[in-house]
Amino acid sequence: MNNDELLKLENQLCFAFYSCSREMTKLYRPILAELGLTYTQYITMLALWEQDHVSVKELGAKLLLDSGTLTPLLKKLEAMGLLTRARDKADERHLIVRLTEEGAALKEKASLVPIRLFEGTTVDPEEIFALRKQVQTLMSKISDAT
Amino acid sequence: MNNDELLKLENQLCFAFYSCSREMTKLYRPILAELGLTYTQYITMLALWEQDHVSVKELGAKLLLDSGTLTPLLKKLEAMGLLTRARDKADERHLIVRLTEEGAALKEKASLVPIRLFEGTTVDPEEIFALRKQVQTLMSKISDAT
DNA sequence: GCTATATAAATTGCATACAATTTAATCAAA
DNA sequence: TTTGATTAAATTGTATGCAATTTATATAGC
Repeated sequence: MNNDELLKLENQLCFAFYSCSREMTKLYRPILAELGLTYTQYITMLALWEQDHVSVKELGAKLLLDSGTLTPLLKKLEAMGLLTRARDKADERHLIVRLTEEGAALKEKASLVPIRLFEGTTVDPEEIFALRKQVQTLMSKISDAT
Repeated sequence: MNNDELLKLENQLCFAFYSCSREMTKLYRPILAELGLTYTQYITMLALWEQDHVSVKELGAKLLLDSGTLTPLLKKLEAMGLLTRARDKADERHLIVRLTEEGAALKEKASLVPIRLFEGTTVDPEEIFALRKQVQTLMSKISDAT
């Protein structure tokens, strides 16, 4: 590939991911709005529904986000009544996040989100599964390097 | 797939894209820093190296960004001396972006970026090509819906 | 020509991302 | 055990994204 080809926007894998990620977020937006959540708030809740009672550090490791992003996000979710934030008695450096009853209950409603997401599109479930696997493989190769 | 499986973070295609996109941006960061560019500034320059002398509207269509994001970004690149912004004489509503000599010249240096990106990783060029195609296919299916 | 409509940027406000620094708490080594 | 290093969150500052509104310009009907 020559220089011009190499630098074309449409030949950049990163741009494909970057733009696809944002388009998918747009697909989520109206659906998540019914739950009163933004996309980042949603994946944070997904992580907590999977494992409750975790520190900001652990949550950050799952979501690949640091305290700079998580602290204000968690404060917002706390203000919304979906979770509580409290220091770990055993080690006051850790802040433990716990779902409230309301936060745990929201999972019920949320279970419809993945089903509704690709309604109205021609996206094939098999395609989603295969693609996700490949992206995750790439991710791990990239993470190894950084 | 049951409810629990359906809502697991690792089963979300969106999260795979979202996290992979951000990890790739982290790969770019040190390389682009040598050019004095952020990732968004870089893809904007890619678009301009491909086609100079475009309106904010046209640029936004390529990058899938609106004036809310582009206006401050372009002002920054203008301040850096890489481009100029001027109203179209024929239609003052349009603001035309043009590369400066310096901006055009930066393409030379930038041509090394895609080559250096996956150095130090085990990512296969064939893999990149195939994956990009699939992501772009998905993108178009999603765009059709929105 | 005059006005209603449409269009393009810019602006405003809110929600991320993330590097770098600060603060508070814990651990470790002499 | 005392102090230097380490760790976890929070904070600060900068750069996006994007919805909604505003401003300026152009166009379409009449």
